[in-house]
Amino acid sequence: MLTTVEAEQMLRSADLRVTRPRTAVLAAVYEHPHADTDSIATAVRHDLADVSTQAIYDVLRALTSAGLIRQIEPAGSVARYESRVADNHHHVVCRSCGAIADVDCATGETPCLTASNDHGFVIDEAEVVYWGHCPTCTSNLSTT
Amino acid sequence: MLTTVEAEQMLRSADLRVTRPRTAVLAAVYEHPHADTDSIATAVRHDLADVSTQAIYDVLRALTSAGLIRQIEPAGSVARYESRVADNHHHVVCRSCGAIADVDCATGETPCLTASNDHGFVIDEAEVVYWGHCPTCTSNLSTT
DNA sequence: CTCCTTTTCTTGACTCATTCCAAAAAAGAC
DNA sequence: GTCTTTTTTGGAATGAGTCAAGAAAAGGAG
Repeated sequence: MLTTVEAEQMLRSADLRVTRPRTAVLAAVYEHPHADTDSIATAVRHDLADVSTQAIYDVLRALTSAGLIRQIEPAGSVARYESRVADNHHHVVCRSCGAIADVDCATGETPCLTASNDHGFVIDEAEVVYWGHCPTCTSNLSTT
Repeated sequence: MLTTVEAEQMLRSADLRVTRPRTAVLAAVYEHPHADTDSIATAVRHDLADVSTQAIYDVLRALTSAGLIRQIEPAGSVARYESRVADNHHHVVCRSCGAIADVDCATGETPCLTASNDHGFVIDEAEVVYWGHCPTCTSNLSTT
């Protein structure tokens, strides 16, 4: 949870104007981790009716580029947003239902940032996605 | 490169019917690693005019589910295909131009397949994407 | 080689996340 | 309170990818 006051402080410290759509979107992302744009829009409109879809998109982009939230985009999924930004963590994605869970980095702070051959690329981030099946889908598969 | 005969053998051994669109698509993926659907369509039509876009999509999906090619989908990019399927390798993606290069797995065969806390998920693959800037974009940035 | 069944390819319409644009509204500064 | 800048709105557009039905071609049996 995130209070309105906290959300406003975060926006101000990121040099973003404080608007109701922004505080609402920020709070929604904190309450619904890994939610897609549509779910966020629904959650936002629960508190604050009449927010345009475009505003949601704009705000999500503004918050993302300000570093207040993070966008993730597993293959085959639409864009999703989460509030954990400071730490270096990864995700497990269920191949069957698309559920996403957080996974803390096993080997420390910035771990896998070492490619065997970087082809001259200057690498600044290593993103890890674990693919598998969530507990629910695993049991559904075995009982079928 | 991949000869027509080799492509046909691969299709047969995967229990797929041999058709000209399929051999052409398979060859195109071998010739253009990390190409998107549109580039593959262009390449295919270079050899074999009049292949519908739909056929390209269908064939790519058939080849992917047969395990002959692999689909990758870095965030912000459309689906791309590559021919390296047997080995466990990863990718570096340029944040600026979207270029993709292969990176062999640093720590062996199936390395990072160990999440610190799997939340009960049954994990079968760990996908790693390194983000950074390719040599060309790095030098462009520094000279600007 | 010819016929039949099954799979694949074509054509065209359609979905849906996301983006673009110009005008109206709200924030923050003075 | 007024002004300037930034946001939000509303509507239309883009574009990758999908769906559906009929036509065509591949593989196998006789």
